[in-house]
Amino acid sequence: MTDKNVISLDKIKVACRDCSLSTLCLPMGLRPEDVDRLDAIVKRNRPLQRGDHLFRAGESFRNLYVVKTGAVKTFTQNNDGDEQVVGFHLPGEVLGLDAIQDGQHGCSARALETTAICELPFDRLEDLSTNIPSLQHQMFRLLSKEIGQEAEMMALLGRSTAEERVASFLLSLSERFKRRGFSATDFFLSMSRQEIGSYLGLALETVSRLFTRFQDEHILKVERKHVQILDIERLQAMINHNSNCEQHQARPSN
Amino acid sequence: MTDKNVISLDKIKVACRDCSLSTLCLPMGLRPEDVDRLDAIVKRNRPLQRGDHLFRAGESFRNLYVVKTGAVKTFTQNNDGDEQVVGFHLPGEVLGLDAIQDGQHGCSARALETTAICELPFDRLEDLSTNIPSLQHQMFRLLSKEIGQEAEMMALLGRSTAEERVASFLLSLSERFKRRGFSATDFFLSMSRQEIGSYLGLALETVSRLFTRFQDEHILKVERKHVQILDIERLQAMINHNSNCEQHQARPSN
DNA sequence: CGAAATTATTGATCGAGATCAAAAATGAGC
DNA sequence: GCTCATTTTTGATCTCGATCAATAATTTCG
Repeated sequence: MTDKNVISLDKIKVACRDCSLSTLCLPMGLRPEDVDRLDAIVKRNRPLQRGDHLFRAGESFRNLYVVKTGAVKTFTQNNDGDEQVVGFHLPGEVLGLDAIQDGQHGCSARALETTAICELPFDRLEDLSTNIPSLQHQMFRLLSKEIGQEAEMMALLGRSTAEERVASFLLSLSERFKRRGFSATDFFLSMSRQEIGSYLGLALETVSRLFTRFQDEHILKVERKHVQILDIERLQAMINHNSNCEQHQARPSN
Repeated sequence: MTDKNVISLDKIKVACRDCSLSTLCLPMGLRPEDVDRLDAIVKRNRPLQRGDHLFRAGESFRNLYVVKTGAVKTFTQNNDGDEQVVGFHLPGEVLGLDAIQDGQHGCSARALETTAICELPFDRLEDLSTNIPSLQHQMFRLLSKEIGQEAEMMALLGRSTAEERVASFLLSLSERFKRRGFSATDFFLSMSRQEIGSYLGLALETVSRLFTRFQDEHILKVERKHVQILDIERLQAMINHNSNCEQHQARPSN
């Protein structure tokens, strides 16, 4: 019993060089000796439980965080007091990037399930980046990727229908799970309908209704948090040529 | 005549150390000698005319661009063929940050009016950043700021009403003009109602109607592209406590 | 300058999705 | 196990903003 615990703790504290996420995470593209230098500044604390805060909006910024296992949501508080989800973060994804700017977290982060985190003191990461050009490059890429993804999300929220948003959300999860070695078509949602709706700019009822409709249309099988994608092409078609696609006939739009 | 032209060209080619934008732009926080090293890699080409492309989606990424005078919009092409505006860029603001990731521009950029641009070869900027820690730091801050701003925009698009979006847009422009030494309450919009609508996820008619309504309510004076903010507090109030603000009573939301 | 094209305004109608409401399913605590 | 709280589903209704349509104001260009 005790032995098993030790083993599982060891598993959590696996070094970057042995981590299955190294191709998704910061070590990507680094030479082995540089990965070790990065590894030396990484702190690995005990896992968060569902609902635990990783950081809160307004707290001063010290670290970047990488999800190792589990899932995290980031959100801001509305002036009405209720929360607006701004992101879901899966293993290998980095949190806190928006806080570099003014040394203060602009959003809060909470674990959606039991979650292991790698903690990277940003000042040490900056020092290391000066000395390891490929790490600096990787940092730039990481930040740039976040910008590109957020711009895509803005486009989604600015234009798309509820159907497209939900399809897009499911496909995004599917791809991300796939890259992490999980099934692309059979997974569990760690967030509620409420949280999905908040993220997509929809009412939770709309999310629920679309899940039901996709199920009726044999695109999905949804049972509570368990989602199976039965027809991924149909989902992709929804986000590609939305509405009636008249051939290249530019319309006034939006 | 010829003399005047020479002078105006000189004005455009002002060095970073003499540029009025240096506190907004990359040189911010750099030592004078480092500003000069940065200056040495900046290219300053002839101004763009209204409608000229700075870059197009899909083109390979070589440079970051800083707006010096004028204004630029960035946009993606919808699958229907019509454009989705993803950003408006004023003097001192940097474009192309999303392209670092995969070496390819994810959106197109066009001048909204006659616009002068500083061009920064990214590979040289990266080299310089390795050698100038404060430049690396400034680059991280720049990228982080973009992430934070886009997250705010996502929140706006995900939750707000048309009224809040337009108010938010006007206040954003107002602040940005102010920081650049222009009037915060009296300015010209360089973009069309269509473009504003596309950016805010609204129909152009909705934007027009809200301008009219704000004018009727003596919050604005709008005459075509010329906007005067008469009651900035009312605009701020719109985005702060939207809807009826019951004291801290958390509601299901969205 | 006047004609054509573009952009903005204003009005009328419609619909996607929010909101309200209630029931059903699931999970948590005792 | 049972009770209470939370989450999800489903239905009914309403509203904000899209869309359609026409006019008006500007700009462009021969």
